[in-house]
Amino acid sequence: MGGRREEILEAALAIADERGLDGVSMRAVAERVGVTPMALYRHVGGKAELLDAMVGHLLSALLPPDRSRDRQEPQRWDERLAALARAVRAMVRRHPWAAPLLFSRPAVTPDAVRAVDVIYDALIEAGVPDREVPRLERLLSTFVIGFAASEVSGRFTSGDPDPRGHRGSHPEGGFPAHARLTPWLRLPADLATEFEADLDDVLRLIEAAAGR
Amino acid sequence: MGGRREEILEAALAIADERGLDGVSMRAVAERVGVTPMALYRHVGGKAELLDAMVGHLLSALLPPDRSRDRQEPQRWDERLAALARAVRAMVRRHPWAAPLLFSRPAVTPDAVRAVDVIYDALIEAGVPDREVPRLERLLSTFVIGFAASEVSGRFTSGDPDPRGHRGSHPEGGFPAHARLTPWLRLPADLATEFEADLDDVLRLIEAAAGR
DNA sequence: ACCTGAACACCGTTCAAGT
DNA sequence: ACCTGAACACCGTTCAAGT
Repeated sequence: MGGRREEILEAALAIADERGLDGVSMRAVAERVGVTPMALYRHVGGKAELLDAMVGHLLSALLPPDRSRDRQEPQRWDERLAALARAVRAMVRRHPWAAPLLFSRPAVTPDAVRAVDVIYDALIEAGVPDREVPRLERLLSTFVIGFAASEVSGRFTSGDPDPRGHRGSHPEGGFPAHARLTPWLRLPADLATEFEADLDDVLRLIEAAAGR
Repeated sequence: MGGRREEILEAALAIADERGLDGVSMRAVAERVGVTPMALYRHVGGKAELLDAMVGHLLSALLPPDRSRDRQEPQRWDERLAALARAVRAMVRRHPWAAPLLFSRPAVTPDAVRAVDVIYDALIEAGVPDREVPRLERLLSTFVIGFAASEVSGRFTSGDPDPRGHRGSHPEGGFPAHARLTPWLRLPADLATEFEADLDDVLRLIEAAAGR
């Protein structure tokens, strides 16, 4: 059905995956579709709307289809939250351009609200007081998106190897805690393990909030 | 002292505060300094370096000057971490354009490393095993920057009032947890309170990691 | 040493015009 | 209904030239 719009969206997603978010210009998308840039404006409102649609497309694949949900739903609340968190991280790793967009646009599309509803449901089952559920949903999602964004943007790859030339002078001089921790400062090659440990801690935090 | 470079940096910061990050173009900065765009390239390497310098400027004001640190340092570890977290949130609220930059650039400048060192020091004092300190620093900073970024970018202002036209059909239909939580879905006007509650939870998480 | 003019290869978007 | 051409008001950056 509205084939043209889907075609535009596919082109934009392909360009973002290949060349990053900066590569997604109306002109580049138009060229890939085989049309002049102005022709796009019949089908998408403008660039902002196109970016929204791109995020929406990713979010729609985040959860299993509605049908299979209430049928099985086998896991405990914490396993359901962990699974969703891992899915978000995997999505951002596959499509790093999505990270900044996830932070800037509120979750108003049906798919986004559906994901939030899954989290609410798990938090309720965990025993979190209704009053506290929205806050803990925001805490959890902030952490998960923040971790994934940091990972793909390179914020975690600072450590001390210092890729930029921040001319030596002090290897650790003036930073006593860094000096003491030198054996542990190398960034773990396996951020998946760190993500799991963090997730575990945050799920315990939720458990603590439930038993209060 | 390289007056010209400082002048350029001041101009860029002023424009960012007034018109947002998109307003910061080499051409706009040059015009404010009273020079042609190409003259800037003598003093800053390019736009990326200018953006780095802008973040660096904010970070340099985040901590009290080095002198006063080891003299007093009156508070407990958790109060020190909370104070730093509040300072980051206040900084991002005052300069919302900094939020995306904080996520994309690693903390390699001396000021950034100094802030990380303060966190390391507090975590050590809390009793966190050395091995776990860097992970928990990343967990804490990810949450703090993520919260501030979400707040200023409007990610938290989704709730349900739905500012965009996502044509009704279901007020809560199909979202059972949302339905149950309706009384609690309105976004708290006071995000400071939510930030404090989150911070409290995360500091307890650290305490738990310390006693393991 | 510091700055300028002109140019290159781009942007998003509007508007009148075509079929 | 859908698309195009030309234009407007922008970008970052390079390069040769000026003082």
